[in-house]
Amino acid sequence: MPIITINGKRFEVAKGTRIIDFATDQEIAARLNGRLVDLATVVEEDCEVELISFSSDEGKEVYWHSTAHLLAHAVKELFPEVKLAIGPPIAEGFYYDFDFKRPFTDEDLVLIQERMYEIKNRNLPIERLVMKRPVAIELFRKLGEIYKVELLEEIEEPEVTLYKQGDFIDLCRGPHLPSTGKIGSFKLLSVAGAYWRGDESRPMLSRIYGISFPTAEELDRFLVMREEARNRDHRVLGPRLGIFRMFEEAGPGLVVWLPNGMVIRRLIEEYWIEEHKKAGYRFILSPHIGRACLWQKSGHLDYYRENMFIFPYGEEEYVIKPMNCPFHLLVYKSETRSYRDLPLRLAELGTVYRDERSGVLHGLLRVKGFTQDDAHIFCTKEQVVDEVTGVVELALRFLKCYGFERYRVDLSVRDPHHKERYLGDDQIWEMAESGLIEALNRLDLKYREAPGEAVFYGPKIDIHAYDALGRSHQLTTVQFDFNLPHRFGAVYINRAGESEEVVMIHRAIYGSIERFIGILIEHYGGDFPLWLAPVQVAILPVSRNQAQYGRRILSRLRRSNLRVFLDLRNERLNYRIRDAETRKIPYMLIIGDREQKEKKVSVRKRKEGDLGSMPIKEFLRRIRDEIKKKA
RNA sequence: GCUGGCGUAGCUCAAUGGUAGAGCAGCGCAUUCGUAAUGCGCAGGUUAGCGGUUCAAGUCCGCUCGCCAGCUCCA
Repeated sequence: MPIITINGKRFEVAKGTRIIDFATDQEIAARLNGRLVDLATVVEEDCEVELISFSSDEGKEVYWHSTAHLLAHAVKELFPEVKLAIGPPIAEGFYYDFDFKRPFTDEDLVLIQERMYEIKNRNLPIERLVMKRPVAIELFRKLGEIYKVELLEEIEEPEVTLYKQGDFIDLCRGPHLPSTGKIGSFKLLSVAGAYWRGDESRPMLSRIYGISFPTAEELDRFLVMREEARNRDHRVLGPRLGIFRMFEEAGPGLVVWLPNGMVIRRLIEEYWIEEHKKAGYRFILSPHIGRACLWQKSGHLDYYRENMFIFPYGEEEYVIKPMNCPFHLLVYKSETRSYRDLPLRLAELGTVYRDERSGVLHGLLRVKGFTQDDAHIFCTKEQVVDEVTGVVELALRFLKCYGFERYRVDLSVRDPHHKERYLGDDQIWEMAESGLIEALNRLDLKYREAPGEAVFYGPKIDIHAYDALGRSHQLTTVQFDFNLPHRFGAVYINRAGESEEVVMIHRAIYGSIERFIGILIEHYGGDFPLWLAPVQVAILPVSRNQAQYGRRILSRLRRSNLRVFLDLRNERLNYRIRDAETRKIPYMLIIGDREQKEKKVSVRKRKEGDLGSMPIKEFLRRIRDEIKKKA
């Protein structure tokens, strides 16, 4: 009799026992000897089984995948002429792509969702079928499912698996839930176009997105979170808080910074400059335009002409710079460099312009003009690990300061099957990749290796930060560049007096200031910490009688270098409190006769309320401390 | 760039093909107020732009611009 070890406990079972006999209601799939399988799987021999529930990532995948099938099932019942493409789980939920003669409308979504609940309630068993590949091809051909046939024709295994629930059948690796009734609460969220297999030249399909959870409460919580994300949208908050605006008249993808935004931007840049000074960087500033031949030399013109702003100038062409690097190389090359000069760290808050395809623009997160917090480190091979370590350390210090508690590190290396697509020989790639890895190890950082994600001119480390809502944003990037030093002939004189090609590391911490502030607005939900808040304190006299006292406090705080607003408007106190609150001002000082008499201020904190009254000195101490801690 | 959706006052939103309207914000007046919206009044519009259909277009059609959800792209 087979011995089955379930979640570490051993059982002796009769042949033909199914895993589901050991599962509770929460469990939806299993890992059998390391492989994900259906609960209906029959145990034939000794094995190790781990039961999987929705709470794990794998569980969610299975759950959402089954919901995607339920969606396709409902669509097929309502619109039999629809052809099925693919329907995988994604990071949050699932989608299914359909080929339909017209796009789906919101009304369709309502109908489809209703039908999904109906099918769920039929509680159809979800069955796994194993079939010879040609048999499956024949089956789908008969069904008219041309996309499935195309997929099948590319599969190499002789046998394929299909999943069937009622009359609905789909090509699928699985596993799935045991029956449609196991799917709890779900909601279809949106429709959008998507190319078949992500290829612009292939047909455009209709994609329906959805999400599902075991319970209605979890679904509600998800929808509330989605609503919260919507409330934090930097494209709404930015203009409302006077941070930035974009104008149709000014052109798409171009940002105009408003006074409040400039306060934030300056502080972020000043902090960046301070930290970089401490880390041994030197600063330069390069022009916004330059001769096209410079970009010809760098290779950018050949690769990215479509995305560059180019204009004629006399007999030649000029470009608006899309990158700072060529200028930095000119600076590097402007003197004969000795190994004693290295590492040379040249930093620049360089504003660049790229002509992005119209459909990709998105608030501050993707714009046509932006400022990179750029730097290029020129060093020797021996210095690589130290330099990379320094950059990553610096980056993590910044992340922490802005309250990004969680982050993910990606190491992007060559696609091992297509080494010919990359510039530079194996030796230099190995030096660079091992340098990056050694730096990460030195910092004891876990990382995810991403083969094929490297840029053609070198490997890189990317740091993705998770914001307050758990969404990830790529910020820091550390890239090797084997292309530019070579093209520009950037060398140094080594100890032996020979000229040697310098190693160039390109890096940005924030990435782009625009994008970073967009992320910050959403991360903080507009509630910028005191050190960044455009207005830090609002002084609210209860009535006109305290106007004089208010002015005295105003000048006192201003002298302490605080950003203060004295609200003498002819409005009730409640109105002005509400106004300061919606403008996200961190502190309100409410002053009435009592405070005036006692030479105190009554302190109210944003979102927290009344903190009671205290002498101004005490208040000042308190907020100076808070500013210093950048809390 | 592609697919689909959208575009009315600074903002949020109304208006069967038949006189463009409300709340908030703004301005004025009254009120001088103790921890999230005081009352009254005034002003605010080439309905994104251009063209067409119609006796009549915010509404129907076409083109352009912009925005949104995705896809593709992101040095």
